[in-house]
Amino acid sequence: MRISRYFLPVLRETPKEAEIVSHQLMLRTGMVKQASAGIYSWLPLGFRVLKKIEQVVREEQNRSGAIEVLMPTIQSADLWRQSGRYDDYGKEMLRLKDRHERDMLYGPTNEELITEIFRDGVKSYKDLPRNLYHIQWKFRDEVRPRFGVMRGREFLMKDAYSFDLTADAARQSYNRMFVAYLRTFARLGLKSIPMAADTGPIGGDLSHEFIILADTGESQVYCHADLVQTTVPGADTDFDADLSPLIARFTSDYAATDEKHDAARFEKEVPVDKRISARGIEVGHIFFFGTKYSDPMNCRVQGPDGKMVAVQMGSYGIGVSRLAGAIIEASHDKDGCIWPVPVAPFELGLINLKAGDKETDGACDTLCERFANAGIDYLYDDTDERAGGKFATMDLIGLPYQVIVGPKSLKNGEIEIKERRTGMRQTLPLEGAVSQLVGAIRSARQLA
RNA sequence: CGGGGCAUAGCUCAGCCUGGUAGAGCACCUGCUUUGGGAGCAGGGGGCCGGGGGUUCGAAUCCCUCUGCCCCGACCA
Repeated sequence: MRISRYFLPVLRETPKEAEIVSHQLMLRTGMVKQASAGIYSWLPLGFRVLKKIEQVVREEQNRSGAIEVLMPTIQSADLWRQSGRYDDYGKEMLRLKDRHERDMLYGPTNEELITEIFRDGVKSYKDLPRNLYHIQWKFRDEVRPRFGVMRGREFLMKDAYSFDLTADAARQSYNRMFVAYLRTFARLGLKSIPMAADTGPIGGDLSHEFIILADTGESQVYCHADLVQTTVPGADTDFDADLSPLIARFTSDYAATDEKHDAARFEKEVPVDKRISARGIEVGHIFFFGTKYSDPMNCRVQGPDGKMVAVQMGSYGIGVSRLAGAIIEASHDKDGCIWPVPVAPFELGLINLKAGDKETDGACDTLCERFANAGIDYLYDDTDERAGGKFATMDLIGLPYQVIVGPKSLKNGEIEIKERRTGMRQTLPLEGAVSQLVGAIRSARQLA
């Protein structure tokens, strides 16, 4: 993609409404534009990031055996009356009326809808277990939206729902999602830490928040330092095997958010030099809730013994749009974003320092062709802006690699490559640079 | 939902107190000079000064009202 033909409205100054760095950078790089409080348009650069995150999430859901569906954003109030939540949910739920004066709502979540779908589609224990997920926009009318897409009112969320015959079987479904989450966040370039979360009326140990550490995180978290280093399960993980030993590696050490924090236990269980007390961002939440919805909504299957039994359910959320902000929080510097390859809007940026010059134009055209043939997503700055501005813009939008083509080094048949994360630069012959970059990008895609 | 603040060009802001019909920097357009880390000069385009009402000969400015947005606190992927 050529910048001269792209839509990239970068801002040199930081809009005053943005408080935290991810919000500032998302506005400055032209990733998003606020439409109204907590509601954003996703501009080309941001849209690419969002789609890449979504795709990683999708791939890991599929790998774990979950099945994708798509439920609507608008739901009927009647459905929510069946579960009893219509009156409970409060003002966070955006309520609407259609032309027939029927009560509708913009879905803040989908337990009711999925339960209805599953109930009407499945009658036998032989159809269990199943896990259905979708990636869809939700709306929660937060009293006070803030931090850009990190806590918007409209947000893109992956939510999965598992259905099992027994609570024991549900634990295995839960564990599958647990592993899928670890892998998803790792692939996004994040170190996520599962932390014990409130299980509500069900009780038990089956609820975890997945937290990533970031200075500007919203919640205070505490955990054992070893958890940050624990190796994430590989792509070859057998999701039909018993995953509990694997899970135990992540749940045996202390980890808790502020609400669940037990200072005495923390100090007793974690050696002083292993105690992490930091800020964190919640990017995922998994939860087992048994028959909370299947009971009132009569979602039952016939068991082997011929008896009807309410299915055991769990739900599993990932804040997809929030992740765009969270990744920036976890990966940026004073000059701008630093995108990990798997979610970068483009995998590399090509800078023509002297657009209009035969030599540099020609070299850049050659490079574009090489990158296109290699299947690399590149953004080519072919504008006649000054060098300083191009460097600043490229650093700001934070593509993982930069290729700099200027008349000076090109005289020797060389170009410069720069790794955004480290700032490391190398001057190389053109073809050598191409093969090195293609290799680096391809291997970075495979991460985890 | 309580408390506070703001609303003037795409962005950052001045002007408002003390009314006289709109400004700067950046961005944008034209030309020249520049050209390896956000250049310089000259010229130019762009604003129902958030909406409505009022006071006044005259309102960005004073008064009333509505709306939007931001920040602090209580709640959330």
